[in-house]
Amino acid sequence: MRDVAAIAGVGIKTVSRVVNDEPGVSTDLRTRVLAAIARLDYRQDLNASLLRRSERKTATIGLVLDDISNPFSSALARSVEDVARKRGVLVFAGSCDEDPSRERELIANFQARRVDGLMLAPPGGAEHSYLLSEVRAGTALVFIDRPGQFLDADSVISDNEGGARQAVAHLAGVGHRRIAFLGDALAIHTAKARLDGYLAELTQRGLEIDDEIVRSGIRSIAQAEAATSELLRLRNPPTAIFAGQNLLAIGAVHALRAAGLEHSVALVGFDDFLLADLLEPAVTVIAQDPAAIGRDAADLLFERLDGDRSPSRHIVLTPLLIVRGSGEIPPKRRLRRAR
Amino acid sequence: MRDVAAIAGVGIKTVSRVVNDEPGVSTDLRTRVLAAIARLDYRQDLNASLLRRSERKTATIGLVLDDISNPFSSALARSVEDVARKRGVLVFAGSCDEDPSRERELIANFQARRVDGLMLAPPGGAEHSYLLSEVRAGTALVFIDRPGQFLDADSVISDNEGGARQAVAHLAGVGHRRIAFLGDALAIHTAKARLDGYLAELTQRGLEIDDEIVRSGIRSIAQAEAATSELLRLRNPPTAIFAGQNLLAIGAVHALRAAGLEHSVALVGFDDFLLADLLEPAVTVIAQDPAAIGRDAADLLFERLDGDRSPSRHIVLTPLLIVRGSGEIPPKRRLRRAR
DNA sequence: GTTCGTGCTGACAACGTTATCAACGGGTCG
DNA sequence: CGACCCGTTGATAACGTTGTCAGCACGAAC
Repeated sequence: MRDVAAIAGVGIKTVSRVVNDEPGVSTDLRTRVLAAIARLDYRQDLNASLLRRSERKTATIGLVLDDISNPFSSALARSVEDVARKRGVLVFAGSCDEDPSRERELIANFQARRVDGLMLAPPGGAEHSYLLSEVRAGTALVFIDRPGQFLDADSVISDNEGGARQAVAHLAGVGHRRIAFLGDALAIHTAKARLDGYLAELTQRGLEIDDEIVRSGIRSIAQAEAATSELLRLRNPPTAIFAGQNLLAIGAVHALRAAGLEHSVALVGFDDFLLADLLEPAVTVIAQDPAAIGRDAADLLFERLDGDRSPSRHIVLTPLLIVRGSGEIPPKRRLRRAR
Repeated sequence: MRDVAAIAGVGIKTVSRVVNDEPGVSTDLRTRVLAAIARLDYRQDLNASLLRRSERKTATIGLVLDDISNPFSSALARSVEDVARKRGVLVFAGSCDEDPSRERELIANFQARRVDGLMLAPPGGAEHSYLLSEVRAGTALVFIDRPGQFLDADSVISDNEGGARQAVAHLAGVGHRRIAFLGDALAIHTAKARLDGYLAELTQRGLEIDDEIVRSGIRSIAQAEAATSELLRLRNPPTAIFAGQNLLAIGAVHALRAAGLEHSVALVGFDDFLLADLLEPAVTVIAQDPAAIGRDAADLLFERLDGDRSPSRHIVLTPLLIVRGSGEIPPKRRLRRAR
C-alpha cells in the first residue's frame, strides 16, 4: 500500500479511500492510484483491514457438520454458501464425525479467526454452555438440524418426532402391526426424537412395543445391513421397517435384497436420497429439505448479524412423506423367515 | 491481551510467550498468566497474530469446486479437510457452478484473506494466467480433477481418456458396435477428455462414429434423461450408452426405465455413485476415487507450503472398472424402438 | 478584506499481535 | 572483586490497514 501511494504520489490514506470506494477523492488522484494499483498488482489485505475497522466483522462464518461428504450435509452446506456469497461472506466448513471434542476443536479454530457467526449441527453428547461467553461477546449462533444443549440460541430443525410418527402411521395404515426401528445413537438428538416419535405413534395406536425389533446405535450402511439381516432372521420377524436415516435405509435395502424380501417387507426411510425412486421397489421416505434448513438458518444468522436482538427463534420444518412403493407393501400373513 | 497482562501483573510480551508456549517464562509467571487468561476468557486473535508473524501464513486454504453438493465434490472436500486438519489448517470451500467469473470472484475473496494455498477444480472455459502473480508471490496452487489453462502448476487428475477407453472397450468386448455418448460441455476438460477417449477407442476398433448418438453439453439428470429418451427413439438406436458422469448415468437409468429398456440397452457410467449396485440391473461404472484425489492434492499442496520448489508434478489416478451388470448386457439383434 | 464553509488530502494513532533488543538479577570464573 | 554469561522480563516498533483530525485551497458571503 505504501508502494502504491509512493508511485501514485499520494498519501496512503488516499489509496485506502480509493480501494474502499470512499467518496471525496478527485478523479485525477483516483485514476493515478488505480494505475499504480494495477501496475503493482496490489491486493488489499482483508485481514489487516478488518482488524482496524470499527465494526469488528471478518465476513466469515463457521459451519460445523457431522460429515460434509454425507449428501444431507453437503446439500445443506451448499445452500448456506449461496446465502453467504450474496453478502460477500466466506464459509469455513468442518466435519466433526459425531465427536464432541472435534466440535470444540473446530469451534476453537473458528473463534481464533474471529468468525462473525457459527452454524452448528451438534454431535451427540455435546454440551454448549461453553459457547455462552462467545455469544455474549457478539458471535451469532444458529443450531442446525439438531438443538444445542444448555444454551439458548436460534435453531432450524426438522420435526423429527412428527416425521417419525408420520412414517409409523403410514405403515400402520397399510396394516402393519409389527414395525421395526433402526436408528443412530440415542445421544444424537435427531435419532432420539425419531425413536420417540416411533414409540409415541405405536403407543397411540395401541400397537405392541417389542425391544427386540428396536435397534439403536447404528451408524453405517454396513451396520444397518447387519442389523436388518438379524431382524429378518428372528423367530417373529417384523413385517415393516422404519429406517431413521438415509444411510440406514440404504443398508436395509441391501439386507432385504440379500434375503429376497424386498417385495415382502415394507420399508420407510427418514431422509430422501438420490435414486430412492429407481430402486425396485422404490423407497418411500420422509423427506427433509436440507437446502431449506441451510437457507433458513443462514438467513437467521445474518439477521442476527444485522443487529436483530429479539428472543431466540426456533424454526421447525415439517418433513414430507413421499410415497414410492416400499412403504405400501402390505403385511404378509405368514412370513417365511429369511434364509 | 493488555487486560490479561495487567491482571497478571506482567508485560504483554510475557502473555504472548505463554499463549504461544514459548520457552523462557518462569513457572510462577506462567501460572499467573494462565489464571488471568482463564479469568478473562481471553482468546488469541489469530488474524492479528498472523499479521505480525514473520512467516506470512494464515493457516487457511481455499478450495474451489464445481458444486459441493455433488457427491463427488463433497467426498473430495472431506478428504482435503482431513489432511488440513492434521496441520491445524482451515478450509474455505466454494462452489462455482461451472462459471469462470464465479471462480475468479471466489479466488479474489480467498486471496483477499491471504490463504496460503489454493485447490482449484477449474470450470470449463476458465483461464488461469491471472494467477501467475499470486503463485510467484508464494501462494501454493494445485489443480484438482481438471488441469489449469495457461499456467503451469501441480495437478491431481484421473485418467479420463483412459477411463473412457476402458468403458468403450468393455462394451465393445460384450459385442456392442453402436455405443452412444453422453457428456457435459466440451469446454470442461474432463468432458472433453472422456469424449476423446470414447472416439479414440471406437476408431482403434474400427467402429463407426455417428454424431447422431454423441451428445455433449448435458449437465443435469433431467437433461440426461431427455437426451437418452431421444437416443432410444432414433430410427437406429444405440445398443449401449456410455454416460460420462455420475448424474448423467442416473438420468440415463431414468430414461431406460421409462422406456422399459433397462435390460436391453447396456450402460456404463463414469464415476461411481451410491446405490449403483442396488439398481436393477446394477450399474457398471468406471469409478474414480474422489477421496484419493483430495488427499493426494492436499498432500502435494502442503509439501509446496513446506518449501518444495521442484518442478510441477502431475499425478494421474487410474479409474477402476466396476462390473455390475448393466455394462454386460449383450446387444439385441433387432431392437424395438422405444415407445 | 475578513470570515466562513466546503471539498480534498495526508499525518498520525490505533487495531491485537509478535520480533527485537535492552535491561535486570544472579551465578560462575579467573 | 570484577568481568562475563545466562535466563528472565518488558518497552517499543512493526505488520497492513482505517478512523480521526487538522490543514490547505478555493470560492461565496458579508
